[in-house]
Amino acid sequence: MKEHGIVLQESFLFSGMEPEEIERLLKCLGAQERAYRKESYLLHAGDASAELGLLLSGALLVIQEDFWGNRNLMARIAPGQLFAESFACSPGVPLGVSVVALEESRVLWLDVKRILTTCPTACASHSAIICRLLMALAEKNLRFNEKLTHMSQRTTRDKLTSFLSAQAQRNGSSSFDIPFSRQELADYLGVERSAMSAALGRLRDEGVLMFQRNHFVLHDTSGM
Amino acid sequence: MKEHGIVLQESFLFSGMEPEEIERLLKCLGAQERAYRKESYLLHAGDASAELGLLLSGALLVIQEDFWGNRNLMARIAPGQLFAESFACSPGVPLGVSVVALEESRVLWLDVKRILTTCPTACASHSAIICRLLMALAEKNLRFNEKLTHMSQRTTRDKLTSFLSAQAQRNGSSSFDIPFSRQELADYLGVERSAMSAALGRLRDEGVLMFQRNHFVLHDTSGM
DNA sequence: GCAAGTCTGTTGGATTTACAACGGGGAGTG
DNA sequence: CACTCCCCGTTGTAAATCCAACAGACTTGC
Repeated sequence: MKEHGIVLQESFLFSGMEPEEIERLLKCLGAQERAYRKESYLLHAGDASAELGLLLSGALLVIQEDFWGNRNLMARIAPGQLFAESFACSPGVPLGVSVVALEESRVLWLDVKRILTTCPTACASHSAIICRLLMALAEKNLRFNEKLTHMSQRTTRDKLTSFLSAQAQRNGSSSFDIPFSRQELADYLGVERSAMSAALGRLRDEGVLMFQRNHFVLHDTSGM
Repeated sequence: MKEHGIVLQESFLFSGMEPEEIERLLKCLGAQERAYRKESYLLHAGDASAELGLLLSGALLVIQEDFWGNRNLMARIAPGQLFAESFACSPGVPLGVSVVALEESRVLWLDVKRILTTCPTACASHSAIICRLLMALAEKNLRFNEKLTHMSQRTTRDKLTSFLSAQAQRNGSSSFDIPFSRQELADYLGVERSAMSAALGRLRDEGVLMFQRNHFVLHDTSGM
């Protein structure tokens, strides 16, 4: 319980806090540090966990196994990131995913109940943690919601226009850069790269938009 | 500020609280009640709102408009339900959706900052609200995550097995009922109803599962 | 019993996508 | 310049999806 200072200071949950403050908070929250060997399971699907994890070192995989045993990679966790937070904050809901150590890893476990039952007056930064946790959940929510919006579109073409439209709104301009390569964008939208490229070409030919590599310009076609 | 007692008592955020307790909390939180005419906008996309809404009466639509003006229905809000909570809890993020009154409606607005900065000792139920808000976000997160898992599958067949597998795990049995009609399930998975029906028939013919209307039985094919 | 309506499974043709493979254009290297 | 590597666009074929239409099973109301 000594050397995780840098990771925690850079993590979203504790960012901007002094090391002593963090140390005091961890005691107040009853945080537990545990080490895991490579390949070992941290959480099994079906368990009920009221603790959320913060990875201190190593790397984790969040995976999902269906009824027939097919594995599905959900996320890769890097140091400083949270995992299993949605399940920990939903009392009684059993885990729908498993978490495995990709390398030898150290994890800080935080009990959600102890986070939420504030030591009334003592901790000023305790309520900051609650606020951060809320923000983390809300932002994840927004990201999921946005992705769902695009993926709900039936055709590749509509998924593209939905995504590009959102990017334009985010940048406040019809001219903008996207943060994905073609392959990454295809994976994000759940379509095939070459088919997506073809759909992009068709949109360009029809005058709906222009693009060069990662720079896009949307054309207003409302008055036409 | 008198007659919303029943709606609030049955809402997730305030459930199980006494009317007097709720009344006191609303004052403590600086809750504002406002009325809206049919068709009027409660929130516009692009605004930055730090308040979340709780519908007291009427009905609302959460919609999304893309760059070319195409409307997309995101959700329909019934009395007692929250809306715009993810945006309110993500400071600085502008709204990606608009909210319109489908009927004449009354809304209770709650400032997230005042929810999070607990009046230190006074309110015991104040921290209960924080806890509920966290749970609401976490559960929505789980629902989104589950839907994304299914929708990320490329083919209709894989979307179906992903969904049915999750239902079986939830019920703890390979024999279970689903809460959707065929059309609703198709909409949920983002596919076409008849194509989905055909895929279901094929899965049955191949011995992967059995079904009658809304009752399904999955077959273990691992040892075959 | 009969009629109307709803839900579901099935089928055929038009459309779209997935998949594999290829070629061109940059960036970087020697 | 030659060479390699990586990213992107294009193309052709096989496969899957969408769409419309229809038929059977079931429910509901008269």
